Amino acid sequence: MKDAISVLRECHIQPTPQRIAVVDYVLNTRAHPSADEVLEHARKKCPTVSRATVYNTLNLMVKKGLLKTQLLKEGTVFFDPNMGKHHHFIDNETGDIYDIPWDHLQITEKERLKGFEISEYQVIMRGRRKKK
Amino acid sequence: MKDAISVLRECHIQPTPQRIAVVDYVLNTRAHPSADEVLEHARKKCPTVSRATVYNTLNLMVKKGLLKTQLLKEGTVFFDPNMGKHHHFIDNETGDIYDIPWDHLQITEKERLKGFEISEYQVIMRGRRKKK
DNA sequence: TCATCGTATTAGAATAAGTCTAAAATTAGA
DNA sequence: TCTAATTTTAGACTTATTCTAATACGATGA
Ligand SMILES: [Mn+2]
Ligand SMILES: [Mn+2]
Ligand SMILES: [Zn+2]
Ligand SMILES: [Zn+2]
Repeated sequence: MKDAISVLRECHIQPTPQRIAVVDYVLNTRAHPSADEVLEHARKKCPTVSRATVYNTLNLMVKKGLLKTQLLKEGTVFFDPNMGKHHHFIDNETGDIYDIPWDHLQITEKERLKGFEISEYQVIMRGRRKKK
Repeated sequence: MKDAISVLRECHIQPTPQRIAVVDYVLNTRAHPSADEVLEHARKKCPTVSRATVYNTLNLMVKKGLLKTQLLKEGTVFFDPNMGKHHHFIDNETGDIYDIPWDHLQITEKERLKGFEISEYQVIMRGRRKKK
């Protein structure tokens, strides 16, 4: 459970009630919320927060290295508080997004990828989560 | 070099001049064009084709299994005529998208991904193409 | 305590990708 | 050639996101 105020202070971002509400939700979820989902949750703690401030705060957090964006579905960006390397699985039926731990897969370069300087990569998997 | 008219006939899609222009470009490129890029190229062969028809045709091609959509950059969908399994590399500086052959990487499940029924997956890599 | 000034927030306008609509054009078939 | 079905089209609409410019806030120092 990360403390929003401390995190903001450490990043030299003024902790306003709006930012606290955003950070408190988005850094303490294991989901991959869209901006609209963040807005919805942040309003529980700070009912007046605006959409613009949510976008401002999320974009600032990405710039400060507190969040990553993920392109997993058409039409919206998802914000990911899990900053460690990991892969993703998307359930095609429910739309649910799951984190797959980095060490559960091993990627080996069988043919040298000459000319490509890879700075990051991940595996994106789609399918369905087996019901229990 | 695929023949647009034959491809359309095989898929039971009426080959109109507009569709021929779209198919002729998108099935014979190794790029990953956006709808707007397809429109631009299709207009060279059929100058009157509309944006709506380009979208209609591309979506129809996806439904018929002639194209796949790829989510590789924020804000736009890219259409991929390479229907075989492959991975992608995106040059962060130029935005260029490269296909990486399937057998150049080997993905091994080190930890069994219990409960996930994977129907498709790919590795998405980002970085920069080395000059030269 | 108050005034000041830079920072933050806001509503709503603007943008841009993509879809929808309904009228006009084209096509296939009798 | 006539007709009905299919296709195309311009432009309206939707939706995610960014921009704008006016307002509110808040730390600071007199
Ligand atoms: Mn592609
Ligand atoms: Mn958009
Ligand atoms: Zn994640
Ligand atoms: Zn490809």
